[in-house]
Amino acid sequence: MEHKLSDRKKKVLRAVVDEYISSPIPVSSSEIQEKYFNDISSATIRVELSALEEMGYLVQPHTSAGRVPSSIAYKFYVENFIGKKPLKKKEIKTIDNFFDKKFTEIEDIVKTSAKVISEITNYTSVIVINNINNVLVKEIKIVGLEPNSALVIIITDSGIIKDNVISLKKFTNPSFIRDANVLINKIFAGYTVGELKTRSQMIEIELSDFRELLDCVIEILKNYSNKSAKNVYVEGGNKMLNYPGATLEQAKSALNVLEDKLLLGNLLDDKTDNIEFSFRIGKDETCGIDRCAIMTAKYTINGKEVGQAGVIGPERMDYGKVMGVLSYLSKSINSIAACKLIDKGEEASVIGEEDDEEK
Amino acid sequence: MEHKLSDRKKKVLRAVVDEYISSPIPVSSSEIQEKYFNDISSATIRVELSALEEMGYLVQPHTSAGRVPSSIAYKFYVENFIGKKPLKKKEIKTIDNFFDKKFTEIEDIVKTSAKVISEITNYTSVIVINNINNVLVKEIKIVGLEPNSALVIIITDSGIIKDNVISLKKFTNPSFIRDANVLINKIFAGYTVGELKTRSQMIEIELSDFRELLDCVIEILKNYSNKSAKNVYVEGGNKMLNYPGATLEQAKSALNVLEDKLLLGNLLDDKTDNIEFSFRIGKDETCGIDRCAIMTAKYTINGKEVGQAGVIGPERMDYGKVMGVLSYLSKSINSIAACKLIDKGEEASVIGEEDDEEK
DNA sequence: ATCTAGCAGTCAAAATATAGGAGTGCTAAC
DNA sequence: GTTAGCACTCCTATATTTTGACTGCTAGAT
Repeated sequence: MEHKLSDRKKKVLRAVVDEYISSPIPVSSSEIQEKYFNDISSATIRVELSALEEMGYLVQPHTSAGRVPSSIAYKFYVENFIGKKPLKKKEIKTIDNFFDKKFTEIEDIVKTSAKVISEITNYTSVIVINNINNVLVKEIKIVGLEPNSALVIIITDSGIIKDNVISLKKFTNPSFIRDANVLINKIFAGYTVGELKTRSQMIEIELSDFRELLDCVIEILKNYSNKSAKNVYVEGGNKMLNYPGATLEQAKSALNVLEDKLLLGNLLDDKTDNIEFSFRIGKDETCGIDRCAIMTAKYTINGKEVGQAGVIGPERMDYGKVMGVLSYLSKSINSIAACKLIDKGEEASVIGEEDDEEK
Repeated sequence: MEHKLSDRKKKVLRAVVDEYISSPIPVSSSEIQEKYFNDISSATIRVELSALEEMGYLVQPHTSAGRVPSSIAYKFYVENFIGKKPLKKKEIKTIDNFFDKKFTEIEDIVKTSAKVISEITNYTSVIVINNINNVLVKEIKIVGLEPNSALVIIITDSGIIKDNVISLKKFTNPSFIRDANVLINKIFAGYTVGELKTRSQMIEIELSDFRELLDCVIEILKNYSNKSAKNVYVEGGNKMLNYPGATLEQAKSALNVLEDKLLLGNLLDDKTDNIEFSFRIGKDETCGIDRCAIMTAKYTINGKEVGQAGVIGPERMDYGKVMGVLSYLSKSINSIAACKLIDKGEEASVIGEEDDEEK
């Protein structure tokens, strides 16, 4: 597959993909000739098309039909022709509106982001949070509720975790709670979640009074750092139904994949480091959904990689726009994190900047 | 439409619906004759079918086809022939498994319930929480977080509300928080949410220091008692795709209705008091989804009506099973509420008991 | 060499035709 | 009131034809 494409072949290939993306019917030689070339005839283009088909970039649904791009063609197309498309004013406004509120939890930001992505692109969005291990625990608060239960609030440098009600055998009276707060913070505050998981083994204090509570907190921290279904957010799954040409059967199976959060998480989790955008397509080993493309971007908050956001759409999606949205959002998230979540003046890290390439 | 149906007509009607539910193809006179009657001939049944069609209970897709039940027929069928079908052992076990954990929030219970209903019935489930007004506020805790923000935890007699981070201009130092807790509880504890909404107007204390905080808490309470999208939970929306005979177009529009939480909430909210199960069907003014039936039940915790749970399925759904599940769940919820949420020994109220009627 | 006009050949999709059969409604007899 | 019997309707499935959009090829032009 390591053919070098001539410039004209590239132009023809791009034309086919562009055409097919703008309307999903097989593209004919004459159509390309009319819209993209005025120096050569359709017959010549037919020769090129033939060659491109030979090389595996194009497919013919049947002998007397036009050409349709293969997965390889989409891949080539994205890698060679597509850059971030700048967002429209209106879209930027929409995004900014979504983020114009206070966020206290990472979860909140992530959910909102997923919504925004789906809204703007009109595709399904998926976000995975990972690497909770690097999150710094600033403070832990224990609040007594009922006589035997307490709420554990963990304040980190990237948000607040407040979803943990624990129940203890010990009676949670005010003085117990007070002491517990002091103790717990002495032990936990100032470390990252990752450190605490190992640190927890070392804690062998014979303060058996607090042992139970301690175990609960450690358990909570462990839970949060595990990769699990909890850390995958999907939005706009129904948008999958809009792909033209999809049958009900396909739609159903696609939606089922979306239900399986764990699998989805793995789909997004790209092994190849240091790329801004990752891109999978079709029914190869990595992408579970037929005739779909996944485009993902890595997200960082305060320079820490916190997860990936991705869009699942039909192969013939508006790649430029998707890239644009993912990129813009990455900036938004950083600035929110910088201003509203945390009171540090640190420069927020933004994923690599690239120029738009639009003809 | 106020015809009185003869016993034989009833039997025929029931036969048609039963047949059509078990497999959705128009039912013919001979089919009924073979399976349900051995005393009369198909010709006689044809006469009855004709009459039932005349009365609006049956519809003929075309001249030379069998009969299909109309919405009216389903209504009659449910109201006259169907009672709770007892659940299978396995199903009961599934339900009990779902509920075999600790719940601290109503929201948790509701989400789990929605999951269970959808799982067991294989239809879409919707639950609406209402009447938060009657909930008793037992205690309110303010926890300082960052210098200018605090978490408001409201402990009620039906669970804990802990999703409110507020931000204040005032610096939230420990002594402020301490005083605030005392004051807030003096004002709020022991009242129901409904009372507090009116009561809030009366509070005119010149403790301007706490005024801001007070307003926040009142705002939170108001928010929670408003009927809003937040209080509608949908589970298993994709199950709608399984209805045989649905087109992709229909599926899409159905899923769109499910997205509109507010509309859904209104759909479930039945005005007619004092009925155990409510039932809507078809595309009349109340039910937004074509060819679908909605069956709902009212739920109570500690004798207070807390909301409705419902199932949205095709007209030809297994009504008996749905009733059975809704009814069993109502009991489960009560016992959970009684044992785990609250430490009262009060007898949990259960919605009316009715005998199964199964031939 | 490279391009291109023109034409024969292909094949899906749309349109049309035909046959088959399930089911009803009616009638006349029981 | 029932029912057997038959004519009639009209959906469904299948086969057949027509159409037209493309391509691939070839032979001549550039």
